[in-house]
Amino acid sequence: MTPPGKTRPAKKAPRPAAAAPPKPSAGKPLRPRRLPRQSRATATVEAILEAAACILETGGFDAYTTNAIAERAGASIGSLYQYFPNKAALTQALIAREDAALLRELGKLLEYPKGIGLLHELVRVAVAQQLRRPLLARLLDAEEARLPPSDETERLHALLAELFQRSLGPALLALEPRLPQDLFAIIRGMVDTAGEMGERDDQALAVRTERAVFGYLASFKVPLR
Amino acid sequence: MTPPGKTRPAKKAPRPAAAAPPKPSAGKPLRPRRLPRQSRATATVEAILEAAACILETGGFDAYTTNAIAERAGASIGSLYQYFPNKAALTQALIAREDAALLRELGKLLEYPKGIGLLHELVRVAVAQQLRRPLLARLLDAEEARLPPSDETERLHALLAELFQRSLGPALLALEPRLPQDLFAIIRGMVDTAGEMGERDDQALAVRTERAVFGYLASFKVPLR
DNA sequence: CAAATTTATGAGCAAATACTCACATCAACT
DNA sequence: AGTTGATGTGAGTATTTGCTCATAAATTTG
Repeated sequence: MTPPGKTRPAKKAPRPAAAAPPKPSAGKPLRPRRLPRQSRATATVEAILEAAACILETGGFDAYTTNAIAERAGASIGSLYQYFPNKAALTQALIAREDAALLRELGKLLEYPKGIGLLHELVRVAVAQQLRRPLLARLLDAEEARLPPSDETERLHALLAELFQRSLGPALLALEPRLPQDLFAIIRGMVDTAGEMGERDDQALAVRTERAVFGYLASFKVPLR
Repeated sequence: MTPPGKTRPAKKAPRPAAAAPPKPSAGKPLRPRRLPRQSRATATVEAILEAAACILETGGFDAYTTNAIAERAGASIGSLYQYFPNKAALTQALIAREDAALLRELGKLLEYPKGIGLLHELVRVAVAQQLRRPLLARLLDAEEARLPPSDETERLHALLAELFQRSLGPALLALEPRLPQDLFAIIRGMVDTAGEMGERDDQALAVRTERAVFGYLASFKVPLR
């Protein structure tokens, strides 16, 4: 996911529809894509998303083609395009899916009491999330940075800001406004790198990540509450 | 660049040559690609590499096509394929180019006296390098993680290990073998994220990155020399 | 049951892509 | 000047890619 803050513009327009003789019946200029209403439809959508994630993390962007995704999902290419208007939308849905998972986990922390203990929990959640599929997380992060922010992304930023506020209090944040960004960066850097190196021990990694996070905080010589 | 440590396997075979009638003269099964010998040739190669970097960082992997790269470089597609046997080789050359630049800068630090001052310099060099083209750095990092390690990469790892050894001494490293990896991860995470957020002030970022690095070190409660 | 709606299929199309090759141009040398 | 090899060119080729659409199957509804 993207760090809390602003984002960047999009890049490329989708390919225009192929030149074809006008249809006799259709009045709608652009058919709205279908939303899954039956259970098998949502199953198809999930299979497609999972296949996309799988292909991306094992084969990179080169292997990330719509036909390959549909095949891996055990669905037809037509089914894919019934739920995603184009390839970019699929990628965005993938990002939204990962964001939503993190959002869910972080949301639980809102019931946690304020204070520094909250930050410990925050680290653990972030580590666990990013370590689940490290390669996928990295690729999606890079892609997310070049896309307009989705609803999920925005909500995530807001939640993170709130949680940092509750963990650190306003004093520290006034002292260093970029503190959330930096803590986030430290966590992401540590976990991405660990994942890249094949590390799989959440516990050990979480301990070291906390060291880094709290070491950075301690450098401000401000008492944590 | 990749963090110091092991790497991952490659992925895809290049497309086989098009089915064609056997050439009358050629005895060599695969023509070796040309090395630039005249100055204009090296200029072409550099233009192609720069164009590739430019396209990758502004358009992502979608826009990263050989034809587009050649056009942006002001060269013909034929010229591109005279110096790079295929697209993957171009990407590897791009990575090697960035690694070489970092290698050059870090190499200078070998003349620096041992001790903690060296780590300060190391941070500054790494920050400057990664902040020069943050988006490009991130994309290449991600790609490098999925490629077999090049010579440049290996030399870079060796040099980094040596510099960390000189900065920290053996005691700390024995205490936490993953220290180099972690420090590297913190630096990369901070700088990548800052670049993603549009931060451009090397100085301020270097200060915060040092806080993070030395904060992590301080958490070990071992006196630094 | 039938009618209506949702879901799934996959051959196939236009465009794009990686890459080749026969040829033109340039530079260095005698 | 002429020879030689390095360099540059870009139309063209086989393949791939994103995506459509006519049609069929499954499910829900009346």
